[in-house]
Amino acid sequence: METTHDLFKKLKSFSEPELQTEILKHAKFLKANKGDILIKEGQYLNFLPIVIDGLLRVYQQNEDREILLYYVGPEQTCMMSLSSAYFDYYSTANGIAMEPSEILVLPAHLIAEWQLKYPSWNKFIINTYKSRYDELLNAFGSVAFKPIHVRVKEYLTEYVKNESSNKIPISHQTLANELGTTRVVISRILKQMEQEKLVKLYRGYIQLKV
Amino acid sequence: METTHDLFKKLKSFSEPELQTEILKHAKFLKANKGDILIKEGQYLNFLPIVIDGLLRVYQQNEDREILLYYVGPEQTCMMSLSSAYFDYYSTANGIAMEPSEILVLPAHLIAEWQLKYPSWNKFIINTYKSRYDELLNAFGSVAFKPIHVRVKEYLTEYVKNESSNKIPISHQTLANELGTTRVVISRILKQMEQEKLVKLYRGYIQLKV
DNA sequence: AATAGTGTGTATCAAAAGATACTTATCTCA
DNA sequence: TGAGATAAGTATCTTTTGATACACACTATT
Repeated sequence: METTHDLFKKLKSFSEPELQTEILKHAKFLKANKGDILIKEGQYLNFLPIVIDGLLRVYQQNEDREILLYYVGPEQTCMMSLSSAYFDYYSTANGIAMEPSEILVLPAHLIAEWQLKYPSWNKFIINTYKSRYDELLNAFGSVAFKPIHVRVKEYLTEYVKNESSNKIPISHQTLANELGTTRVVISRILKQMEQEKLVKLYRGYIQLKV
Repeated sequence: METTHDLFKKLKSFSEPELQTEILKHAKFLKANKGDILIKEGQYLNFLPIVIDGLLRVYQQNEDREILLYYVGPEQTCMMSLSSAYFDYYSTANGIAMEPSEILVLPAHLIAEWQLKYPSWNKFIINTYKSRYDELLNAFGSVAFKPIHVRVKEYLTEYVKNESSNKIPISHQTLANELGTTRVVISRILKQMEQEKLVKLYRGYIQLKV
């Protein structure tokens, strides 16, 4: 179990001592295994999950295809849950644990209450809205304007930039899911990129050159 | 000029008297003509515009094409401005007045201050984030998954649903801009729909049947 | 009436993306 | 080691979307 000390070392956003006390008073802790589905489209949520450790993947689904909305990492919460919890509305996306994750769970009604009491909480909420919105806007612009081969390139370079390793451990199928297309399309594009010496392809990972 | 009375008849979201006093104290009023560009991509905004009367169109641009993000009508504010003003960040979209509009303009720094003081203001802000996010998510899903002819149909039926007239006064070119494609594509689809007896086409407007 | 601007119809061609099907390689684990 | 699952390569075909070009109709203005 987390001690107070450890927890707020990780959740740096919540600096106010009173807020910390409140969180400890009301929060439950949840451990999710890799692959656990935490949020389903259409589901009503009356809680807000804040990731302590691990990674959640939030995506939309449409019959056979799916597309990534965003990841939720440590110190972050999920837009879907926030909207859903705040407005008593159902979720419009799915959330799944990508890694074994540890999650702090708060009752929904506290979101609004704390917003008026704790500036750092308010900032956290607004920050979540803003950054998720920006991400989505970005993705939207890409989908609307950029051909897939460009989106593939951007995905890979973005990944490498964040991880500072040029090996991206992802299968063609998974990459297709991230970008909302099909495996064959991705394989074709990657092969083309390999011929242009932009990448090297291996089973299970892609090495970005340049 | 607006009197207090008239103004808050229109801006029903701001119910608290103290908030109303504050708004009147700090707000400036702006009249925009049809076609006036109010927000440009890349621009820093240190104010928050709230529409009293009229309509703003917020869109993204990419070289030759553009795509609609959302409209801002009376009692609403613009997500771009909100993000931009709140976080001292530049706008990532463009805003143009579609009609002669009257706009209330507030200094950016008040957004955060009032959020802690006035629950109705806080609700307004959060509501803006949520509804804009939902709209965008919706649009994103459409662009990612739905072929254009479906998006055209949905645009038209959505329009009719809101306006309760089955005549949609829009040119093919403008419709193309709304959906992020080109005029020829739209004309082609509409002609096809006409042959399927779904619409009747006229110069400058489209009549939706069914 | 002449003209310019806008709106629409449509043909042709090209490119992008997706569907399907089959093959081969690699991994995992009983 | 052998079966099943997963990953990847590729060929073929179709559909969707976009680009370009041109014709024609309507509108507004002079």
